[in-house]
Amino acid sequence: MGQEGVGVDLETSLGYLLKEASSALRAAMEQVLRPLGMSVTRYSCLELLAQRPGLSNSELARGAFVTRQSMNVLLHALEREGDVTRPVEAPVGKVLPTRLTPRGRRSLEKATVAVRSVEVRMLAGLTEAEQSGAFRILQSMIRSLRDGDGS
Amino acid sequence: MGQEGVGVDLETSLGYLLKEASSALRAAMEQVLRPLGMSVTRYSCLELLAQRPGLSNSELARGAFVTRQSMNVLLHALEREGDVTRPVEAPVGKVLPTRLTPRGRRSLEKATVAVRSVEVRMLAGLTEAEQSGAFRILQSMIRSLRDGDGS
DNA sequence: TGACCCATGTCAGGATTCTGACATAGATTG
DNA sequence: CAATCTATGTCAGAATCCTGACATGGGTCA
Repeated sequence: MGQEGVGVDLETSLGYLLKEASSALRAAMEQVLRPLGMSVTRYSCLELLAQRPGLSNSELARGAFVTRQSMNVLLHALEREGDVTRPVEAPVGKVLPTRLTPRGRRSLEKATVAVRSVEVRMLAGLTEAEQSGAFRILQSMIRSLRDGDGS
Repeated sequence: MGQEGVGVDLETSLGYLLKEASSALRAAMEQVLRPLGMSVTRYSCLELLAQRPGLSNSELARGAFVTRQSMNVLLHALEREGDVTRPVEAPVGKVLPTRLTPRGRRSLEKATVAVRSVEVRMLAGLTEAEQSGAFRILQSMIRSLRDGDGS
């Protein structure tokens, strides 16, 4: 294996470490979600809807970090399986507010405990102060990155 | 806009914040890399090779967080464009060590300054202590997540 | 009121990535 | 030494995602 211990600049890059952590988190989530027949994006969508009922397709897409098109096909699948409901026509404008069904709420509950366990494991070696510190630091990074993107 | 300020649990989730930061970082990198005709994965591959010459296809794939197959097609493109070289046959085993050409090194330099500026911007509002704190925290998260993955 | 601009939902096409599988090389273990 | 295990490179197919585009609804502002 190429595990030479040569000190490398990538190992000191916070950006690389951020991607590494995010990748590890996603892998861990996929692992615990797979036995439940659920993907990360599907879980994210359900969780979003549980906390903010009536979200639109576009809002769900932004919240789950996918495109509107991808979220659209997912919503159709969720609707077909009876996890969510959408009005046949928009009550106002073109926005179709989506809501969880009792069935969707149940499948979400099982997934939530699985994901919660992953998050607990991730925060295992961290003190309370470190967790709130990480919180502020990540928020600062996000704000700084979004500032200069010409939006 | 659905920007209701309703306090939501997702906003308090470190996992969600992690994904948000990683997504913002990737978007910022794509934005500064696009004018140079370079993608994030391509930059990652070149940067990896600059710091660890002779890396194999599989090692590059792991380092850039893609599959071996994706890295393989990227390497073929990089070789065709003259940014990297690979021996026609493996000197030992099946591993084909990859190396940067002078041309590849030049295109990497331009990309590096662009990416460096993004990282600087990301760390703008953070003190030195906060940066090293983030470093330790992220490493702890990665370690904790990798521990219980049945590898 | 009408023109303009932004956001939404949706469609089609293409590009990218992943999943699954195979044969082979090297290390490991008995 | 032989068998097993792990890792590599590669192939083919499928699934996923994105880019580009369109028509429509709503808000803004003259």
